[in-house]
Amino acid sequence: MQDLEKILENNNVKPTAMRLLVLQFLLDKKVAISLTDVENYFDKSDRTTLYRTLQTFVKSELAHKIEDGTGIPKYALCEENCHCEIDNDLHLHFRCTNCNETVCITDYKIPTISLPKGYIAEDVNLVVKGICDKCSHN
Amino acid sequence: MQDLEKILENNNVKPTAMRLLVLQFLLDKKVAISLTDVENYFDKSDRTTLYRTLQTFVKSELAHKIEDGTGIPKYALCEENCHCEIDNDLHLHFRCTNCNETVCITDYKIPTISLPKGYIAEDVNLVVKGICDKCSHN
DNA sequence: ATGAAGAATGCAACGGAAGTGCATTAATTA
DNA sequence: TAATTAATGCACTTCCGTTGCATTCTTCAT
Repeated sequence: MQDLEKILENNNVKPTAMRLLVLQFLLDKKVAISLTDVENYFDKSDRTTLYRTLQTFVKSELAHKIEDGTGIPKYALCEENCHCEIDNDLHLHFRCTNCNETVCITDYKIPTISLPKGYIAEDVNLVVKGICDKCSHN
Repeated sequence: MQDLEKILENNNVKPTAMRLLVLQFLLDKKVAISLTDVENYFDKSDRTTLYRTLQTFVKSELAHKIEDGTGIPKYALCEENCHCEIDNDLHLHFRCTNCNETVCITDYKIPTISLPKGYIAEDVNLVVKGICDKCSHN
């Protein structure tokens, strides 16, 4: 549990109460989380604080922001030693159209993308939509 | 110019004035277009009509809808004989962080994605962010 | 040709979510 | 302990997508 504090401090984020709670929440939930998800979970807290907490996590490379095609940004904790670098850390995201959850498929890295001349890639975002493991078994 | 009517009719869309104009606009613009883009261009027309026009185009497989990571849906005309099918028609999209334009890179198809057991892919969305051809030359 | 049915359009309003400014509170440090 | 900085909470704005409903236009059968 004090691990949480260390995680934050390792990323130069001051461990406030709210940040610890949000971090815990992200750790528990195995899926990518929207601001609204967090807001609903922490009933008493202010949306703006949560909003900025997530921003802080992303900026300090503790979490990454996911655009899963819904238009609603989702957040998930980075893997160990992740710097969200192209060619190294980019994995794909899977959004289930049944349960509507988005998960990181970290075991499957994104293949190298070839681009026409003149195009410079800085970030790659790959979202697969379909039926997830859980839902395909029911 | 009457070609436009044929395009619509081939896709079972009645060629109304507004639809012809929007189709023309999509043809002219080489980049993916948001609802707001269309709205700004056709100053006199109603947002809802344009909204529904785009929906109609997507439903009739005349255009495809693009989530480019901005959260704002974009639209672009499909290629000839496109049915937006996985494995056949899916191409990648490139969003330039400089000019903020999103283009279809139709020449580069999306490589086959391998997924963990139990996951069923229905749609794949690949967005590369970076500097586009135009902007990298300046 | 005319009236009825259906499709397209236009207007107004709603709702969700991101984002910002500013005052307040908490924490840090000199 | 005072002063500076960071974090939080509240109110408000803005932006878009979306929907409901009334109105106009089109089509088609009588």
